[in-house]
Amino acid sequence: MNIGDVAERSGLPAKTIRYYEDIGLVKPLRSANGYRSFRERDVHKLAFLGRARALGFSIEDCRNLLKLYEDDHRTSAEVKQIAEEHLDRIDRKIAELTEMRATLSHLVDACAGDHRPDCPILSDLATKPEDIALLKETGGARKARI
Amino acid sequence: MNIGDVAERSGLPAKTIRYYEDIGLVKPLRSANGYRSFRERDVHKLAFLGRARALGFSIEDCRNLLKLYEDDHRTSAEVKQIAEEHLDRIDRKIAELTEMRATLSHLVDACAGDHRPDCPILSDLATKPEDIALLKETGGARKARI
DNA sequence: GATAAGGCTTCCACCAACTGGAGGGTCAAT
DNA sequence: ATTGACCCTCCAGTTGGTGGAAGCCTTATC
Repeated sequence: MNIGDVAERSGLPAKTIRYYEDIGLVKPLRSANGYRSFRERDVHKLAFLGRARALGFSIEDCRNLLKLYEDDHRTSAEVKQIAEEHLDRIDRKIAELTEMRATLSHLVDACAGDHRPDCPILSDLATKPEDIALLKETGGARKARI
Repeated sequence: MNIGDVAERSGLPAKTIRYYEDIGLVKPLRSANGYRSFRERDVHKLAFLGRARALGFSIEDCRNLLKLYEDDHRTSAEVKQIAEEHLDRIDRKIAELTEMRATLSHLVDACAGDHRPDCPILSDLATKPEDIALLKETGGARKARI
């Protein structure tokens, strides 16, 4: 099967499939004309990858999950550990975003959003570094990135 | 002021400050020896950037916020719009992560996590793309199947 | 005067996970 | 023979930095 059909069947863009071959996640055969020739198990693997990525697993996690998937002697404990670590990462990310959201929505609510220049959002952002240092010392947390 | 002091005062790594100069967010002067020479307003700007980044604003948002901050004729509506758009992005991200979390935690709960190879997590990831398409079409709840 | 430590400089490379595009070969049908 | 839809490789760019090498500058110490 050519890459176009595989793309359609797996739901992944052809570019992504080529990329996954590049980094060694799939190893399709090659036809005489140089085209990639995918077997059923390649398509299956790619669908697996697509689903794992959709759940937010990193490529490295995917690589490990795929290895376990193909290993008859795996234990479900190994799989579960990867999933639980990922779940933790998701939880931390959600917590981080939720905190951002809280601060930001507080600022947005306080902003008139009219023709005047006075703006609590800018005032907050302009908090002097000394003040931030003060907040840091006293345990005020100011760190988080999307 | 040299970059080391500015790093300490603004809370940003020196590397990041150089990067911000690279992309035109700050324009420190230069001393005779070639060292960057930061004025108070540069430090202030950098602190502003650090705070905006901590709230998850993109660099482009930061650039615009900074421009508004320095514009006496800005309206708070302009600022609020940027903030609200960002808030929406955060909300979408939280929703996305929350959905991932739900699916994944179901799977984790269903997994024995023992020495046996049977694993609902892998089974789910291995769901054939055709089945996913089918479930989509019929509105079937694939999570219930587990 | 030599030298060592620390701070500063530039530049290049790298991270994740792709995505876009250029330039060109292949295939099926008209 | 020529279109048009595929396919190929390779290079560059994305976001927001971070790490490291090679090499000045400054200050202190011996």
